Amino acid sequence: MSDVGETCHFNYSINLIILIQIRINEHVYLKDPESSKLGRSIVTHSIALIDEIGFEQATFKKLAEGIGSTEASIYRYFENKHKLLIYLVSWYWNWLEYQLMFSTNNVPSAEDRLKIAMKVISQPHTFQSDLLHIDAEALHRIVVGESPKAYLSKEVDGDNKEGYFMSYKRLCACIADICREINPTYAYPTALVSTMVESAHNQSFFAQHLPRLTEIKNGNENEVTEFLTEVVMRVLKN
Amino acid sequence: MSDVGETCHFNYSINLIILIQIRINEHVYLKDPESSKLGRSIVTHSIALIDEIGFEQATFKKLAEGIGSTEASIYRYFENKHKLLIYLVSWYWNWLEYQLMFSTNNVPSAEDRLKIAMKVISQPHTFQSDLLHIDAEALHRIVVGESPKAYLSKEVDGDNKEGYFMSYKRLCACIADICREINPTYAYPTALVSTMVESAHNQSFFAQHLPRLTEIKNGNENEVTEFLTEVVMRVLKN
DNA sequence: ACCAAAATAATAGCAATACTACCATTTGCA
DNA sequence: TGCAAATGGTAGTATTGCTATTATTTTGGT
Repeated sequence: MSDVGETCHFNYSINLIILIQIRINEHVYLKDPESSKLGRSIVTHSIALIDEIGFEQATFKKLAEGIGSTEASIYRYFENKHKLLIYLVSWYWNWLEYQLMFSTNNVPSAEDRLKIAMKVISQPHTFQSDLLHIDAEALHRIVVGESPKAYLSKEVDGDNKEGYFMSYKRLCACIADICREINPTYAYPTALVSTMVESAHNQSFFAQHLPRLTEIKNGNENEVTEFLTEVVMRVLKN
Repeated sequence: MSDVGETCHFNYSINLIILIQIRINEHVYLKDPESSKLGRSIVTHSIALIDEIGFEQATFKKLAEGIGSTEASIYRYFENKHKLLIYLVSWYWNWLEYQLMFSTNNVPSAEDRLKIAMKVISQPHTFQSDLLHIDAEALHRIVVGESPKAYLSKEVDGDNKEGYFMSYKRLCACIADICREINPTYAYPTALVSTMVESAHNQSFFAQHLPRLTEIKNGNENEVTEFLTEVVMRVLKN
C-alpha cells in the first residue's frame, strides 16, 4: 500500500473514495504528523493512550513504548503534550466543521440546519466517520473529557495569538451564522453557540460520571441533542 | 487577636458579626485547614499562588516557600494538589449557596429568585464578600479558569463516591428547584442549570481570552448575567 | 510554671516526569 | 552509489510529587 501522505479517507459503499484534507495550524506541530508513518502512528496511539489512561497520566515515554519508538522521536513532532492535545482537539473541530458542511448542504431551512448542527456537536459519530487512522469515537471521548484543558491554561493568550483555536472559532462562527438567519435581532448568537458546544460535552460527561447534575441518562446521546435543540430553538424564537 | 477557629466572618457596618461555617467534606483534607494558622495560611496563599501562576505551574514547594513553611507540612493538610483544588472549589460552591439562600430569602416570586441566582453564579462578588482570609475575587477567577479540572480527571468516579462534588450538586439542585417552580413540566431543569453555571465561567473566560467565541465584552459581567437570564427565562417560558 | 503531646520545621532522598543533547543507524530518493 | 533526512538509542539534567526521619517549637492540661 502506497503512502498517501497528508490525507484522511472517507469510504463509501459505491466505488468512490473521497480524500479530505484536515488541515491543522502548522505552528501546533514541529513536523507534520500526517507526513510520515511515525507521525500518523503518534496520532493514532496518542488517541488510544489518552482515551485509556487520561491526559494527565499520559506521557511521551509511555506513548513511545506503545509505538515502539522513543521519546526523542516524538519530541520531533510535538513540542510537548499540551501541543499534542491542541492538535487532536483542532483535528476534531475541523472534522465537525466538515460534517456540518456536508450534512447541511442543500438544506434550505435554517431551523433544520440548526437542528443538524446540534446533532453534529452532540453525536458526531452518527455521521460518516470511518477514517483511516483516527478512532473518531475515542477522539470524541477525549474531547468530552479533556478539551477544556486545551484552552484553560496560563498560555492561552500566547496560544491564541498563534491561531491554535481557529478551528473551534470557525465551527462556532458557522453555527452562529445559522442562528442569525433564524433570528437576526438576537444579541448573543456566538455566546449561545459556544455555550451549546461546551454543554454538549458537559452533559455527556455529567450523565456518565456526575448524574445528579443532569436529567440526561448515560449513553443516551439523543437526549443531549434534544436538550440542546430545545434550548437553542426557544432562545431564538420570538 | 484571638484565634476564632473554624469560622468565616461577614462584617456589617452595624455592630454585629455573623459567623458562618463553610463546611467542606472532610475526606477532601487530611487535617482541617480551618483548624490552625498554618492551615488557613495554606488556603490563603494557595489561592494567591494559583491565581497568579495557574494550577499546573503551582507546586506545594512554591506554596511552602511563599508561606515560609515546608512541603512536608502542607502534605499533612492535603494529600495532593488535586485535593487542594477540590477543597477550594467546594468552598466556592458552598459560599455561592450561602449567598443564594441569603439573597433570595423572602423573595416570593420564583422568577425574581431565578434572576438573583443567575447574578450569583455570574458575579458573586457583587454580594457581600469581605471574608477574613479568603480573597473571594481571586477564588472566583480560579473557579473560572480551573474548576473543570476538579472533575475532568480519571479519578472522577472515585472522587464522586467520596462525595467531593456534593457542594456543586447542592447548588445546582437549589437553582433547579426554582426552575421547577416556574415551569413544572420542563424536562431538563438540572441540565439547564448545570449548563448555565458552566456557561457563566466559560463566557467570562472567553470574553477575556478568546473573544471571538462570545459577544460579551471582557469585564462586563452584567452582560453574562443578562445572557444567562435571558436564556433561562426563554427556555422555561411556555 | 512545667511537662507531655502534638504540630511544625529541616533535611534528605527517591522515582517519575519533562525535557535536551549527542551520536549511530536506517531509509528515501537523485 | 551516495547524500540527506528521518529515526533510534543512550545519556543526562532539572523539576515534580511524594515519603521518611529527626529536631525543634508550640500547645494545652495540671
